[in-house]
Amino acid sequence: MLLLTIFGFWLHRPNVAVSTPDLMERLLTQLTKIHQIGEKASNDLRACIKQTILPKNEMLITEGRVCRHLYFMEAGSLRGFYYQDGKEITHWFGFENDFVTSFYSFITGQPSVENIQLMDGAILWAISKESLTEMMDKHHELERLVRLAYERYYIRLEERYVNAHFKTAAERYEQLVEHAPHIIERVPLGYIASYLGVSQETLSRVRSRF
Amino acid sequence: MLLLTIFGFWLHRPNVAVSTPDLMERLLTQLTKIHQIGEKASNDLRACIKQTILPKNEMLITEGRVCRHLYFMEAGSLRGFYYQDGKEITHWFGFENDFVTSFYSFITGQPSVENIQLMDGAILWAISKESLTEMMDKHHELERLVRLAYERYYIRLEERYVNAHFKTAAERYEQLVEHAPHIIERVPLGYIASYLGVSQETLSRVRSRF
DNA sequence: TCTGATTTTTGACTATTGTCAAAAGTTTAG
DNA sequence: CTAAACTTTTGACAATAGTCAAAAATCAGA
Repeated sequence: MLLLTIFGFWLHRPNVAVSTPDLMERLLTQLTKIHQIGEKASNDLRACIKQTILPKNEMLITEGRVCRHLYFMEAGSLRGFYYQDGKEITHWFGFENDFVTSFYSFITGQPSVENIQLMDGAILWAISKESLTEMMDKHHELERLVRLAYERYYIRLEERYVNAHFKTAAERYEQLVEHAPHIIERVPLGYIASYLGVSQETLSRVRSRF
Repeated sequence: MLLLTIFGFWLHRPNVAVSTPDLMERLLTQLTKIHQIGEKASNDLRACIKQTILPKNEMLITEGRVCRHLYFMEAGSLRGFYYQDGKEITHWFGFENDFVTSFYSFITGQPSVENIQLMDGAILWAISKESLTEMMDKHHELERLVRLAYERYYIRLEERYVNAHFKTAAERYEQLVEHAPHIIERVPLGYIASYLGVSQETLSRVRSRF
């Protein structure tokens, strides 16, 4: 079953060679943009990061289960959602070059309260919490890298919080069109509406009057 | 309460840094709850943390200016707000034992987009960004402490984001009553309404029907 | 303690958004 | 290429929240 789905995934990306180690370079390049790390740390990292390939619609993380890995997205798109009164609420999206996990679960070790589902086939690089902790123990510079990454993600979330909470649906949609057109292009309207906190009908009307 | 009484006395001597080193113990105790640190690191920290005392209504941070310090709140309460169409939008509160700063400005070095104002007189402990960076360079364990603190604050913000965005005003108010009654008790209704993203009148009505 | 200032509540009305249902448009798989 | 499945748009109406104005309650300083 896994083989078939991997194959299905390849069909849509015939020029992506899946198991060549040089692909991890993209992750390492991305890390370098956050903080420069030495040969030794980067080699140690390579040894404990594993590639994961998942097909469209697959669940990466499921509510109620503990999430023990942090993922880097090489390619693909996904969404985080949870259930409220039986309805799915999509609260964030992930794309290429994003680090993703069910953060609450990953950090606390408690069962995840959210689901993460692929919206496209994806190439991910995974590191376990144990390995990451070990890496940070061993290399101060990796602890720093993670600290700096947290700062970036915190600022992003803070901005998201303010926009979500204190702007109208129309403003939020325009913001999205300007700052994150890739979301508009690649994500079904229903998910975007949920993400913006309005009904799909309202979003459709907002959009129709530009 | 003892602290408040003592503090009422200080209110008449704002900006006078009282040299009471034993009070810093509260900060160090709080740090210990996040991550245990050694004598050397904790002594180095002591040397670069300064007490700041501010009276009610004073601005700790003003929009447009770069925020170069991180503060620990020994006592008092404050709010972060910004202007939207000439109106103040209060988006967070700080209380005893909280770490506060204009995070975006502190991290990026860009001018602050928010204001932070005391709602009560406060005792704060300040560390400059330069000192903090130096401390983290010197002590891996302090870098870890900060990394762990970020994790906590990220999770808090994530929860705040989901509540703010996907729950009704009534639900958010009840949540506040349950999870943060100190906010209800110590903060004027107008600020709470702004924080919850509803008009003061609506909040008053929500509250009147329990 | 009293008075003026501030904060909170209430009322009437308006604007915005949600819901349900159906039509139109788009994708996907055989 | 076509039919079925899914996504997006439109319409009618209901529910929710916002605005403005004024009254009531509370607080703070003289």
